[in-house]
Amino acid sequence: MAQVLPHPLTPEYARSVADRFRLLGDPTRLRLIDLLRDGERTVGSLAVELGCTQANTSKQLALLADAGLLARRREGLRCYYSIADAAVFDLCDAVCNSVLQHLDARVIALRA
Amino acid sequence: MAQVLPHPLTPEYARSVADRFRLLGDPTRLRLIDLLRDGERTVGSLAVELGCTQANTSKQLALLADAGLLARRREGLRCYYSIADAAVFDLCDAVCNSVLQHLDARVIALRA
DNA sequence: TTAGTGTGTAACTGAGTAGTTATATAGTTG
DNA sequence: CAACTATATAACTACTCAGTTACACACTAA
Repeated sequence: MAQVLPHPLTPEYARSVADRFRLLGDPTRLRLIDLLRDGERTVGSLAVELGCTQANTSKQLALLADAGLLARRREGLRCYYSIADAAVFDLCDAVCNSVLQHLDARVIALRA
Repeated sequence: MAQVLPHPLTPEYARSVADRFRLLGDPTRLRLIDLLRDGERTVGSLAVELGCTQANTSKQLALLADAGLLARRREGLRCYYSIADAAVFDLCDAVCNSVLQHLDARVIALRA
């Protein structure tokens, strides 16, 4: 796809793009997104599987939802979160490939 | 491309991927990458155009180079940096599109 | 040699934020 | 009504890190 942002990149645009990258730059949030690949989940269910507190899980989910990456659906007491923009998977996969491409001692160590 | 990482994502892998996202989650580093679209540049030249100190520019370039995204070439006193992995442009463009897709008041304000 | 230039780096500071604890809110059940 | 459950949020702590300042290092030029 064609370049849509100004070049050179203005500080304002750079900040917007950086914000989005930083939103995905947290292990817990990435794991939340990954768990939601299989479909919507409740906050409590996600918290248990991640081993995080309910409070932290809720906070991270809210950050992702505020950015438009996740959708919320309340059903009684429970709140179901799901992926709102499937393009996030393409982003993650692209970065994963980028990371794996630079195969070094660190990644090899992770496989041990 | 097929999914290569474990699912559910382990904390270790999530951290690796998050590190890469966070590396791109800084406006200054994004602007450096953007400036290098046109070819290799010296540290001083980039610092002037960004309005950053030479020290900070050097540090951010080093972070990108250590991650394998940039390449270095010394020539006398000067040091030329260039893009080592052009895939980074695809990543940035993908995020840019993702950001622009969620058109909201903030982006509109940026256009004013 | 000395002076000057381009780059890298160590130490520090301040801002941002992930995670925790405690509490608030809202819905359910008896 | 009261007790319980699921989620959200406020306040706080601890850590990370972008940016600065000062300096070191390496190369050039006189």
